[in-house]
Amino acid sequence: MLSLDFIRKNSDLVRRAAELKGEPAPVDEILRLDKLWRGHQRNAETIKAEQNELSKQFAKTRDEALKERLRQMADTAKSELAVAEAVKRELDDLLLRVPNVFHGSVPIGETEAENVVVREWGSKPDLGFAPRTHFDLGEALGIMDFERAARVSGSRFAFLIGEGARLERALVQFMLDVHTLEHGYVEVWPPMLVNSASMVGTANLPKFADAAFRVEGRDLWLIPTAEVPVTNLHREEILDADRLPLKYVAYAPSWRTEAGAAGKDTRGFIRLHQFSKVELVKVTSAETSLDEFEQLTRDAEDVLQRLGLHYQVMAMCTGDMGFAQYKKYDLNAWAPGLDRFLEVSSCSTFNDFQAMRANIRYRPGRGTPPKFAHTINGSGLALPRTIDAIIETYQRSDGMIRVPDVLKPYMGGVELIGAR
RNA sequence: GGGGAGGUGGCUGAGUGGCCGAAAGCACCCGCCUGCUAAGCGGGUAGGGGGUGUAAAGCUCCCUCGAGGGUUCGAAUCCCUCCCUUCCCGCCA
Repeated sequence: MLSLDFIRKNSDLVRRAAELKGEPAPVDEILRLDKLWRGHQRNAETIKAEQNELSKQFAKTRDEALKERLRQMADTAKSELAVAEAVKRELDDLLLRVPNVFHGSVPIGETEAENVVVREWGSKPDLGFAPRTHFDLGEALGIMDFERAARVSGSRFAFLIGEGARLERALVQFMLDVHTLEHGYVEVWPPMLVNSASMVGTANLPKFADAAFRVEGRDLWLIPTAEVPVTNLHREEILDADRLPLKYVAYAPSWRTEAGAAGKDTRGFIRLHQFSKVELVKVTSAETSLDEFEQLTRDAEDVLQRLGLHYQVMAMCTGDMGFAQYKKYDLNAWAPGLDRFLEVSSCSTFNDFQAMRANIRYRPGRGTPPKFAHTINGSGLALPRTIDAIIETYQRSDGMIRVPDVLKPYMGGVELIGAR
């Protein structure tokens, strides 16, 4: 969230940022409630101060008339405070609904058409034959099964079977190894159900309740991404500055309702209610967050390069970047069979927007007051679409799939999927 | 699931109605002292918010001892509810 103080001092900036993001921002209502709250707060405090003073007197004098007066003061203070608190609750709720501002380098635009490709790696492979889609190949090879998944669970679920399941496990292992052994991230195995406070911390609540699955009768949500538990790992903490940046990598399934995605990507292993993801999360100081964000993006790209997948890095424009993000890149991998790019990673930096919600702070130096940390995350990478890109890029004209070199050590001797 | 114990500052931990936002120790910071190190001596160090400062500093007030409610002129301290931790028993991958 943005601090009340920041909104007071930069109301025009906040209004303008929200407009460019295409998000509503109740700035005027916030400023109105702020005045109201402070008025009542002040009244309550003034009475309280006097009451505290007189109460000390009473302890000595035991004067009955004073006692009666104190009783009345306590009542007045209490009711005044109750009003202040009610207004403050309303105010806090609105604050959670104000979108983040964005960095000066973010392209201004309304739709994805105005996103900007900042770099590309590799090129579209020429397979020498008409490439088939991953679902066509996957079903033919018996490594993907959507029909049975629909019977077992419903639409937007999938089975991976045999070498398909093995490929997924190999990718997870490979990615975790790259990030822990070579990029310096600490591996985390997080809870996959989280409470509402954590969902608020990462800004998945209150605005995006529809996007997540909730456990009936409990204050628990299936994580829409490992970002939620891992970013909240240090909620309500004050961290030592010399421990920063914290770098975590977590493998976890992600669950999403895909509300509002009706009709989109209904075919194939692309948009599912459950999918695996290896997630990168950093907690940094304010000074280093932009550099750390760029590096995290490079760390995710490294995985694509090692897999030999053609991809582009897309800077999201204001209208497409989202409520909480301060700056965001998507990594899109080329899928020859689908003849389009697939979003396999989304890397974002949030400034202190999430840290304020989750109350994650650090102390810049001895004896200095704590500051809110900056949080960053990105997929490194999301599994299904990476699998799609691999299958479609490494397919042979006979319908079998070569295993990328870097995955061979993880595939238990399988070098060609479908050969067995 | 049943029963016991407990949740206090960066950490350990004392505190059962006002003298307590809180003893003591550890850690850390500043200064003194010793030719260096260690030791020693003195001082400092919770968070949030309101008001006043252009801002920082400062000053001042309010709130916070797991969370919420209650009793009381006054609550870390008494009462109720909830959450969490831990131990014993039961169950279980």
